Amino acid sequence: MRKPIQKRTIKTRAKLLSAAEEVIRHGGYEALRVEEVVKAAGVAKGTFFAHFRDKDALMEILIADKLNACLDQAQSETPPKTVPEIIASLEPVHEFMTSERYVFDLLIRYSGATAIADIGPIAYCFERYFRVVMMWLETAEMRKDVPSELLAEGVQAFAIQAMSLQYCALHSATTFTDRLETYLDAWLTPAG
Amino acid sequence: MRKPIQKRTIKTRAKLLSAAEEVIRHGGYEALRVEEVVKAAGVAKGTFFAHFRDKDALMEILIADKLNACLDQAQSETPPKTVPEIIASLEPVHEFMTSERYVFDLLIRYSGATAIADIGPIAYCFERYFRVVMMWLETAEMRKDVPSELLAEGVQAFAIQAMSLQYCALHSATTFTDRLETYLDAWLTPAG
DNA sequence: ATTTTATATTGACCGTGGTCATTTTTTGAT
DNA sequence: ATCAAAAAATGACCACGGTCAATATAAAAT
Repeated sequence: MRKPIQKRTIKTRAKLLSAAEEVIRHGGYEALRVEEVVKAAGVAKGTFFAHFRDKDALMEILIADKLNACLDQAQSETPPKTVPEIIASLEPVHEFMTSERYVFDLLIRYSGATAIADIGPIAYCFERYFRVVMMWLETAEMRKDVPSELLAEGVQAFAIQAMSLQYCALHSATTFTDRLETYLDAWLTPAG
Repeated sequence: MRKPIQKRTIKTRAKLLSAAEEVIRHGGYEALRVEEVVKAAGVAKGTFFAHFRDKDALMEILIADKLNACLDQAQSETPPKTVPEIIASLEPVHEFMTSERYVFDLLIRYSGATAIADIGPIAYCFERYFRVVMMWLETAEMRKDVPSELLAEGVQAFAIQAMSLQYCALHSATTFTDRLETYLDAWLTPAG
């Protein structure tokens, strides 16, 4: 069985990725053009699509990288125990997620896998987010009538809702943090 | 004083809309091509964009129409009182929302307004969904420690989460209805 | 070294959404 | 009826993501 991972291949891929990062550093994610990336990388357009299924696939990789860095940071600190602490710990994650409308939309679109056995890097990020929160909740003083797995899924749902409403003119009175705190208070520590 | 809404205008717009509906009836939403619509409507391409900001704007109108029809239906029946009844009443709405991946993505993308004072038909649908659920909750026996407004926002968040996870290979063990029921039981009637 | 085969790269080309200067039609004033 | 100004329709054109047959390069076999 031949396993020829040519050196050229990883080099070209690396060139494309770093070129894309550079392009994004200048104009943000939304403004990225494939033509610009391949020009900066010094390869032909077709080469790009030999390395990435489509433009979104590249975006997934780059955005998931950044998101994983945010999750690293969140995980490195001492586990939060209260709702405000949880929100504070997740702040860098949410901050990046809503840094650009384009980024948020893409995150949501790829938060679940497109097809079975085709789970992309962003879907893994969401899975990781879920697991990190679940671990926090297990050692925090939250309601115990439902499993912490379910609680963590709810935190994710509410965080997405709160981020979405940031973009919604009909609900722009409250800030993201206030809204999320209201949600999580009601979800994690309901007053019997 | 100038208010010349030419008859021609509404006629052309109507032609475009019904042509689009016809096209969708055949191939679904995702496969719709603007060229096909204008051909079927017997107008030039430029005319399309004189009537709709872009392709998404047309889609918003058509999808919001369908969604409003579903909401009409949900509202016409006797108000549900329990979690399973609420889920059952919303079933046609959720059914349509997830009828096509393309539709679901577009719904989410336009669920909030793109910009202040630029609230599209889909954003209004979400607002309506929220209000309908809130009214149901007010006369149902749910937790009373938080306002029903908040409860309704939560229902929306959980419904979206449950729909999203339908598309996610990492969480495809549970069905949509089961998952949503689990969510709403924990959200609406927490065991002190 | 030479040939063969697998893999990577290329760039002309296509599909489709969206633009805009030009032309056609409608409307209101005379 | 005639004309001027506003509104609507037109279609050639552009931008940009994505394809693919042809070509170039690397690795394996002789």
